[in-house]
Amino acid sequence: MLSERRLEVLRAIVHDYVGTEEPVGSKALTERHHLGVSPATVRNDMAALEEEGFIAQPHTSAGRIPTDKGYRLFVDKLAGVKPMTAPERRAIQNFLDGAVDLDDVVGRTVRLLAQLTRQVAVVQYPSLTRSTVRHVELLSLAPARLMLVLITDTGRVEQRMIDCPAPFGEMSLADLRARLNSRVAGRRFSDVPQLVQDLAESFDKDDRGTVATVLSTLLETLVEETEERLMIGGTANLTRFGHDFPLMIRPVLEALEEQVVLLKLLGEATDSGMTVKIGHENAHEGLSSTSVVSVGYGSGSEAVAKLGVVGPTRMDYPGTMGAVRAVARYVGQILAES
Amino acid sequence: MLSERRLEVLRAIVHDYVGTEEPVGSKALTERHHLGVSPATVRNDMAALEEEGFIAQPHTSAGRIPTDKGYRLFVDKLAGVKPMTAPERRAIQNFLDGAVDLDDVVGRTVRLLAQLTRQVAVVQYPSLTRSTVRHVELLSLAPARLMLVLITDTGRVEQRMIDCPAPFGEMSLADLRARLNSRVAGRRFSDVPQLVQDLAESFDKDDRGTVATVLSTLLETLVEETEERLMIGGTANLTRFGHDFPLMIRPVLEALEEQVVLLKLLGEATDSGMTVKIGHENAHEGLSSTSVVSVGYGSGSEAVAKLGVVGPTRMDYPGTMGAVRAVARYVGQILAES
DNA sequence: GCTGGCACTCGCCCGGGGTGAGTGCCAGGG
DNA sequence: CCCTGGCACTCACCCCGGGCGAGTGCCAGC
Repeated sequence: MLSERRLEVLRAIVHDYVGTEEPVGSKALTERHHLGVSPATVRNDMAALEEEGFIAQPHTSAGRIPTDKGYRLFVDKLAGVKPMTAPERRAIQNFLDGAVDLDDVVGRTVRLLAQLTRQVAVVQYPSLTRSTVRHVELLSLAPARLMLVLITDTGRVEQRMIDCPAPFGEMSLADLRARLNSRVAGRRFSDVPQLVQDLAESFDKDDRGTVATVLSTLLETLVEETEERLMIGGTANLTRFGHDFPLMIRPVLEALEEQVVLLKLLGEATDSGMTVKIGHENAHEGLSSTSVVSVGYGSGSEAVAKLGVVGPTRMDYPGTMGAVRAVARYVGQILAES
Repeated sequence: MLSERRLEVLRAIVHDYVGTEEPVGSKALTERHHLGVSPATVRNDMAALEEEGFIAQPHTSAGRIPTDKGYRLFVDKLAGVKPMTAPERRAIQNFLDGAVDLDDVVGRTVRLLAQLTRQVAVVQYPSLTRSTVRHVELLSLAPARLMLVLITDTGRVEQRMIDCPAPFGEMSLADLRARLNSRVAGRRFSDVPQLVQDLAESFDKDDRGTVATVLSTLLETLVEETEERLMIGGTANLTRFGHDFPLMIRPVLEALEEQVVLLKLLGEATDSGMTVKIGHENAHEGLSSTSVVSVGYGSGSEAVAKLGVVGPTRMDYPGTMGAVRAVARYVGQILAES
C-alpha cells in the first residue's frame, strides 16, 4: 500500500495538473504545497507512483501527469465532493424555478450544468418506463383517424397518430378512453402492457379492430420511447479542451451527436449515487480521453432519468461532482412540484 | 465592368480555393483551367480583381484568396445551383420517408443535411403562426387543473398546464372544448386571438374566470412559441473548418448554442427562394467567417419554416445550395403527406 | 492587349546551438 | 531506514540564419 504522503503527492499532482494543464515537477510541487519534505523525496515518491501506474511522464525529462488509474484513485480515495456554496445553490434554484414546462426544465438544466461545470452537459428526459401514467387521451381528428396522447407524472407528453381500420363512434371512443384511463392512470408504464392485455375483448365486434390498433400503438409508443430522448449543451466548452484539440475534439463531437452512444453512456451509470467514468473506462472509443460524471435524478426517491457532464479527464472532479449532484437534486425537486 | 475573362478567373480562383484551401497562384490557375491565356495575363487580371476588392493575398508573395465580396459575386453571377443527381434524390427521399413523427422528420432532416453538405445543419420546426389549428384539447387532470393541448396541421403538438382559479365541471369543460374548437379549428394561428376574444362572456359567471385563464394561456402559448424551436446537427463537421480553427470554431459553437441567434439568422432569410449570407454579411459577430445558406420549406405552396446550413465562407456554394434546396423540397412533400 | 523574361519578396522548412526544467542516482546525516 | 542536498544528464523548447521556391510586379517586345 502507498504511504499517506505518497497519496498526498498524488493528490497534489492531480490538483496542480488540473489547474495548469502542464506536467508538474517535484520542485514546483514542494513550493505550492507544504508537504514538509524536499523535492528529492518527492521525486522518490513520484518514481514509486509511476511504478504503480498512477502517473506518467510525457517525455523523459518532463514533469508527471496523472494516468486514468491515477485519477481513479484520486476520485475514489482522495477527493470528496465539493459542496456548492449557498449563493450557488440559490442561483441554481432561481434559475430552475422559472421553467414553464418540461422542455424548459430540461433546457435550463442543460444550460445550467454547462455553465457551472464549464463542460458539456447531457440531460436525459424523464424515462417513460419508470414514470407513471397520469392520463391517456384519445382525440378524434377524422372519422377513422385518432390521436393518442400520453401524459406522464413528470409532465412529459407523447403523441401518436392512429389510422383506424374502421370509423369509430364518439360513444365508443369515450368508452374506450374511460376504460383505458381507469386501468392505467396512476400505474407505472412498465405495468401497462399486462393491464390492457384483454381490453379489446370487452368491446363490440365492430370496434375490436380499432381498439386493438389503439392498444398496439400505445404499447409501441412505450417501447419506442424507452430509447429515451436527451438534450445536450455547452459544446462550446470543448474548445477549452486542450492545446492539441483538433484531433481530440472531433471524435467527441461525433460521439455527442450519436444519441445512442450518450444513452448507453448514461445507462452504464449506476442507478443511485454518482458515477464517474474516467478515460478508457468509457466504452466508446471517441471518449477515451474524456471523463463522464453522471447521476440519476427523480421527482421522488427513485431516479427517473440521468444527467451528467462530459469533460476532459483532466477536470476538477470534486467541483464537477458537486455541481452535478446539486443540479440533480434541484431538478428532482422541480419535477416533484409540477 | 469586369471583362468576361476576369470573371472566369475569379470563378477559377473560387473553385480552386474551395478545393485546396490554399491561396491560388497564377501559374497553377492556367494549368488547371484552360483559360487560353498565359500566367502573366492572369496576373494582370488578378491585380484588377484585387483592386476591385474581390480577392486578396494573405501576404505579399502568396496566391490570392477570394474575399467575401468575391464570393458574393460568385454566387450572384457566376455559380448556378448544382442539382442533385438522381441517386442522391432517391436517397434523400428514402431517408426521409422512414420518419414516424414530426420530431423524427426534423431529426432526419438535420442529419441528412449535415451529411450531404458536410456542414452544420439547422432546421426550424414548422412555425405555429403560419400553421393552422387542427385541434385544441382540454384535459382535466385534477378538479382545478387542466392541460391544454394544441395540435397543428403540420403535426406539431404543444401542451401547457393550467391552474384554474375555481373547480371546473366536466360539462363546462366539454362545452368550452367544443366552442373553442368550432371557432379555431382549421384557422391560422395568427387569427386565433381575435377569434376567441369574446368567448369568455358567453359563459356562466362562475366559470368565466377559468375560461379567461384558459384563453390567456392559449394566447400565451401562441406568443411564446412564436419564438420557434429548432434542431441543429453536424457540429462535428466544424472540425473540418480549417487549420487555424481553435479560434475560429469557438464563437461558432457559441453562436450555435444560442437558439435566438440562429432563429434571427434564419429569420433574415427571404421568405421565398434561397438566401446566402456570406461572412460579414451575417449580423452575428461570431459567424463573420461563416456563410449561411437557408431556404424556406412548407407543406403547401407557402413556407412554414426555414432550414439551412452554416459552413466556412470557403464552401462549395453550388453543391451546398443544391443540397439545401433539394432537402427543403422533399421535407415539404413529407409534411404535406402527413 | 497578350506574352515571356526577370528581379524581387517573403513565408516556410530545416538544422544547430543554447537554455532550463526536471530527472535519477548517490553519498551523507538524522 | 528514510530523508536530504548535490550533481550530472537528458531532452523538449526556443531562437536564429540560410536556402528554397512559389508567386508577384514590372517591362519590353510582339
